[in-house]
Amino acid sequence: MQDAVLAMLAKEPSYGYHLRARLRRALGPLGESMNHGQIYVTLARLEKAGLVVCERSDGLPDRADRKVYALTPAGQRRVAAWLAEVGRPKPDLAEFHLKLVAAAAARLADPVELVAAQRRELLRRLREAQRAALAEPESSAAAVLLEGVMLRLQADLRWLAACERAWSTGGDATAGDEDDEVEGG
Amino acid sequence: MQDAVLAMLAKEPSYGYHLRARLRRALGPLGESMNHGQIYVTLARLEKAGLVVCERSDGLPDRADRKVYALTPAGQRRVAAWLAEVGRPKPDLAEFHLKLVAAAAARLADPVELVAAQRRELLRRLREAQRAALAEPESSAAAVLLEGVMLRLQADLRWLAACERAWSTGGDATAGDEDDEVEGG
DNA sequence: ACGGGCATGTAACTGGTTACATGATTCA
DNA sequence: TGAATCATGTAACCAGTTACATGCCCGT
Repeated sequence: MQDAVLAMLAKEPSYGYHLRARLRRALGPLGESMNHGQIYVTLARLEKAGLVVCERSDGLPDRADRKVYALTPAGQRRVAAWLAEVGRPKPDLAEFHLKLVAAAAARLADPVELVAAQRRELLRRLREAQRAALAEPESSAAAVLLEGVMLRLQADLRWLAACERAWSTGGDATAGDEDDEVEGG
Repeated sequence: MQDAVLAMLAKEPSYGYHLRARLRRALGPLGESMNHGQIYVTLARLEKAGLVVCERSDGLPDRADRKVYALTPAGQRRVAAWLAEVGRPKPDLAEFHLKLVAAAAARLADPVELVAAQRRELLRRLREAQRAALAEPESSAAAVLLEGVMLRLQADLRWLAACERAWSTGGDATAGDEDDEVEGG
């Protein structure tokens, strides 16, 4: 979030509402969930950290009380560093995976049923993304992002098939979760 | 995290160190990054929330000072709810996508170069995951998880190709990020 | 007069991260 | 004796979320 705001400010000094709007547009339908207050919290924290400064609506006193922020040299350095670093996407698979492990271990739920429910959800989302992609202009930023979302969903669906294979055959995949080594202390 | 710990406890009452070990094993190589103190923070918070209770190492007074936790009825309900709900994986693509948008808008970096760097990283990770998968027992939980990681990485690589197509041709994808509508206020 | 979009914030909460800090057991 | 592993925690911090709260301007 903070990096994203800083990067938006790298284009030009701007104010909170505008930054939020730009972010939302850049994210397309995925930006819906953004909270409106967040941007101001973020800007305040960035200012406290010395990465941005606020220069009150200079040059345009007619449309008052919009606080224009600009990057400090430190902020510019931070943006450059952010762009240079290659991000490590943390796998969200882990959550569903842990559900399977836990459900199998505690015999609380049928893994196959969990997989089926997850598949229904992924398919639902896939349709949703496809529909959303049609509403976006061809090869706009948002459309490209949605294509990524769809590719991921398809990958997850393939993974679900692998999960089903591994978990339906008598719980093969529980091997390695057992306490053989730890129990004794 | 909290849900994962609760779900582990659904199998049987246990203590922090053991829970942490089980989680790490369930996650395989992805569990490396888990902080050691985290589990205790989590357990304390769960206890404060009334989802678990601590029963001091009953039955085994020889091996002392291990605090055994068990689910409360409320905790059991929470686990059931967690298993029943279908999780919404938030797309991590957004971060890289925002980098592209910002880099193009501010002309700070070449989008094509960003894509190339990201591709190198994804390929590196893919090799890493393949190597790690070989070290895991066939169709163990960790191996299945790693397969999911690999499928995602491959999907992301395909997405990068789409990004390249969209961003290399004179910045087609910047359409929709411009301020046509907002500027006037 | 009122509703909706523009524009800004704050307080409280939640949850993960980091770093610090301790002590018992076991084996060489 | 000293190192490794087992085992537990705490304080401080950081960042995102929620809900609350305000006020201007514009068109009907």
